[in-house]
Amino acid sequence: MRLVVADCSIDYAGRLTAHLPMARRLIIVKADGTVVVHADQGHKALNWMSPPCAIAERPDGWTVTGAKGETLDIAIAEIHADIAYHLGREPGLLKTGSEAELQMLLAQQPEVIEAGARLIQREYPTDLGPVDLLLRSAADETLVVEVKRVAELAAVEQLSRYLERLDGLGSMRGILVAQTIKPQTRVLAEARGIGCVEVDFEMLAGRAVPDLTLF
Amino acid sequence: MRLVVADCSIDYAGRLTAHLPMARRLIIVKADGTVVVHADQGHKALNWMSPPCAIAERPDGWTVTGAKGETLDIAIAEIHADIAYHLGREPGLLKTGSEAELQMLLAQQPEVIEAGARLIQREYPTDLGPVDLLLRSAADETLVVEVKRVAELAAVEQLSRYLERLDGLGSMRGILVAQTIKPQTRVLAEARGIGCVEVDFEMLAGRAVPDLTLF
DNA sequence: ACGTTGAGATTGCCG
DNA sequence: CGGCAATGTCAACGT
Repeated sequence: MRLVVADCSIDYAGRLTAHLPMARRLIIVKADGTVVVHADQGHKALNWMSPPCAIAERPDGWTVTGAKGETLDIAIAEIHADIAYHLGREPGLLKTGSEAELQMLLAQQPEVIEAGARLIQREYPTDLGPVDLLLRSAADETLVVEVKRVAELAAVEQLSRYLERLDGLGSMRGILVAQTIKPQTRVLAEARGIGCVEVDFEMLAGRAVPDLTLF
Repeated sequence: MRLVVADCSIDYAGRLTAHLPMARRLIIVKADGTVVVHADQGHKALNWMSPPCAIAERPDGWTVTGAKGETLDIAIAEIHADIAYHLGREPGLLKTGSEAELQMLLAQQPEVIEAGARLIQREYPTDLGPVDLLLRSAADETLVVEVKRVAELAAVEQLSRYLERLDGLGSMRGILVAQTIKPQTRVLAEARGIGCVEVDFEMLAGRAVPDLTLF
């Protein structure tokens, strides 16, 4: 990893074009070839180029060319630091609390969605894409469940498409399950006869393994 | 901007939780208080904390606490570098080629969408949100145009909502205009009687100002 | 390889 | 301040 602090102006040309006026910035060249430009604010890079890319270095700046012909032109007025470190391999990030995990927890305890509900299948395939959860209600209806962390309008439409596609498989209801359901989303869902259930991830995760933790 | 190269393991707890095993990484503390952790691959940060946040520094590591109670725990085994630079203010990024610019160019030359079409209005307001472009066709139909850089299924749904909402304003057709229209999107659009037009940004931009450039 | 979906999404806009 | 949509989205996963 090479760290360069320099006064520079930058032009990117690819799917879009972007320009950065002259200012002092941090330029990082990573071991995998990635070039990243950071300002002193925010966690996102101002500009970058992903490998594979070629770096042509001149006294007055760099031209970085990407695989699809994108270019990152860095005009350098003055270099204030240019240092390198060896970092080694990154073991990688482990995440929990994702939508995939929420779906798994709901599959293990479908009664949280509706009393008496039993799991038929997770990721039930349709030709419009997989239905997150397919349940059987206490009254023997098919429950088509869409799981989101945050449910917005598009989730209602996605679920509506599934319901339309599965129409004819007997008595059926759609249910939107999310940690957060936005107000307008709730309105549209209810207008279409789709149920709304808000769930708490911590609570689900806590209830998921009571047999293991309580003894 | 403070740059720290250190062997560290990291735990984040917020909306989700994430863990990074011990490895050598770059930790950046920016002037605005942002803390960012980078590996030697990729342009995105492994972990970060946005300001306002509080950094508690101990010999064995840092605990960074965010405004909503999220924590970033950085356990430090060894520090290999710890240097600081003053970068100053970032003038900011200027982009061209965005969807907004595409929409503007199409408003200036609606005949690219369909021969004989004239502009009625840009950003025509409805209570479901603004219609990108409203045109009048050569045959005096109203053309409801949705502009996207990349058109996916949701764009068809969005346009369908507008068409449903505007129903009754006379003869009407929906048209999806994008630099890229995905295959399934095209299928759904045509099934609903919505037209599909792919346009090239460079070509549009080139045709937009012939009077200025050709003189 | 291609297509689809999720993201600590973030960020910016407009009401 | 909340809702909504764009992003050089990227990255992961399934067909």
